[in-house]
Amino acid sequence: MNAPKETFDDERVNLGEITGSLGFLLRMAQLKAFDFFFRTLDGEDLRPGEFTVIWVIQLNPGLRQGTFARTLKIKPAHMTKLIARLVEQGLVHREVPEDDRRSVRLSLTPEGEAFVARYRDQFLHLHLAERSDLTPEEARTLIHLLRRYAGIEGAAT
Amino acid sequence: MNAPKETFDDERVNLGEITGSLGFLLRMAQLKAFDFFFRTLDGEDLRPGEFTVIWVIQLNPGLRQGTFARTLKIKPAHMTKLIARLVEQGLVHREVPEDDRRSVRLSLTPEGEAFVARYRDQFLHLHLAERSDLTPEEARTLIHLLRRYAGIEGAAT
DNA sequence: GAAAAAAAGTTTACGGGGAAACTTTTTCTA
DNA sequence: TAGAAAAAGTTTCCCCGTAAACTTTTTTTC
Repeated sequence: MNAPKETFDDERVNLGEITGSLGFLLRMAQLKAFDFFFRTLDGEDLRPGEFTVIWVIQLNPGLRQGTFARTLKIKPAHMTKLIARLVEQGLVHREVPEDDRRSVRLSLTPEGEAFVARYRDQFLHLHLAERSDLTPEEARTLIHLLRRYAGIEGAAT
Repeated sequence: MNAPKETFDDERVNLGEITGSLGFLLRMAQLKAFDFFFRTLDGEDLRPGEFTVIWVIQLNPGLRQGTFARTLKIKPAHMTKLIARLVEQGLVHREVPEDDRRSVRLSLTPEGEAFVARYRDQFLHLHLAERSDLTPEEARTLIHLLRRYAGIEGAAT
C-alpha cells in the first residue's frame, strides 16, 4: 500500500546538468508538494490556490481584489474566475465600495471563516508532512532560501 | 528599466503562516524562475518543458517514451502531445522497435542535436541569472535541498 | 495454446491559467 | 470642465496538462 517501489526496474535516465537547474528542480519539488497537499486533504474538494486565497482574505479582509491578485501573483483574469467560484460556494463576499465603484473589496462570509478555521489544523499538519524527508534544520533553511529567492519578506517561521 | 518599484504603493497584505508553506513558496519561486527563463530566451519559441525533454533525450537516446515521461513526471497523455509537437518541428525521431511494437523509442534528429547545442550556452547562463539574488553558497544549498526534497539523486553541481 | 491480464501509448473531453481586447469608472490635463 | 488617459475588473479565446476510456501488442495463466 505504501508504494515503496517508486523506482521502476526500468531503464535508467541520466539527467545531466539539468539537475542544477532551479527551474527544473522547482517543478519537481512542486509536484511533490502537491502530492502532499492532496494526500493530506484527501477527499476534500479544495485546490491549493483556492485555499491560499481564502487564507489571505481572512487575514486581510476588505482589501481590493487586485491587491490580493498582485500579492499572490494571480493574473486578473484568473482571479475573477477564482473569486467567482468562491462566491458561488458562499465562502467569499464581494463588495463594490461607493468611493471607487471600479474596485471590489473582498472579505469572508461566516461560512468562509468557518472554512479556514476547519482547515487550519490540517494546513499546519501539512507543513510537517511536506518536510518529512528533510531534517527540521534543512526544512528551515529551504524555506528561508525560497523566501529570499522569491522575494518574500516574512518573519514567520 | 530595472523595475525597482516592484512594491506598489498599495495596500499591504499580511500573508501570515502561509509564508512557511513549502507549496506556496515553491509556486512563488517557480514563477520567478519562469520569468528568468523567458527573459533569457527572449523571442525564442521554446517552453521550459520542451527544452527539458529534448535535453534529456539527447543524453539518453533510444530510451522509451514512457521512461522519459516517468522520470520527468510528465503524464502519458501530455507526453504524447509534447512529443508529437517535437516530431512536428523535426527535432525528435520516433521509432517503434520490432521486439516490442507497443513501445516507442526516442532520439534526436540532427536538427534536434543542433538545437540542444545551440541553446546549451543560454541554458547554462540561465542558471547564473536564476541565482542572481542569492550568494553562490546559498544557491548551491538551495539546489542541494531541492534535490533532496524532490528525491533526485544527482552529483552534478 | 486460447482467454485473461498487463503494458505502452493514444484519443477524447475537460479544467486551470493566461493574453488580449473590452467596459466602466476615476483621474489627469490642456 | 470636456476630452484623454489611466485604473480595475471582466469577457473571450486559446493552450497546457490531466483523467478516463480506448487500441494495440505482449505476457500470464489455466
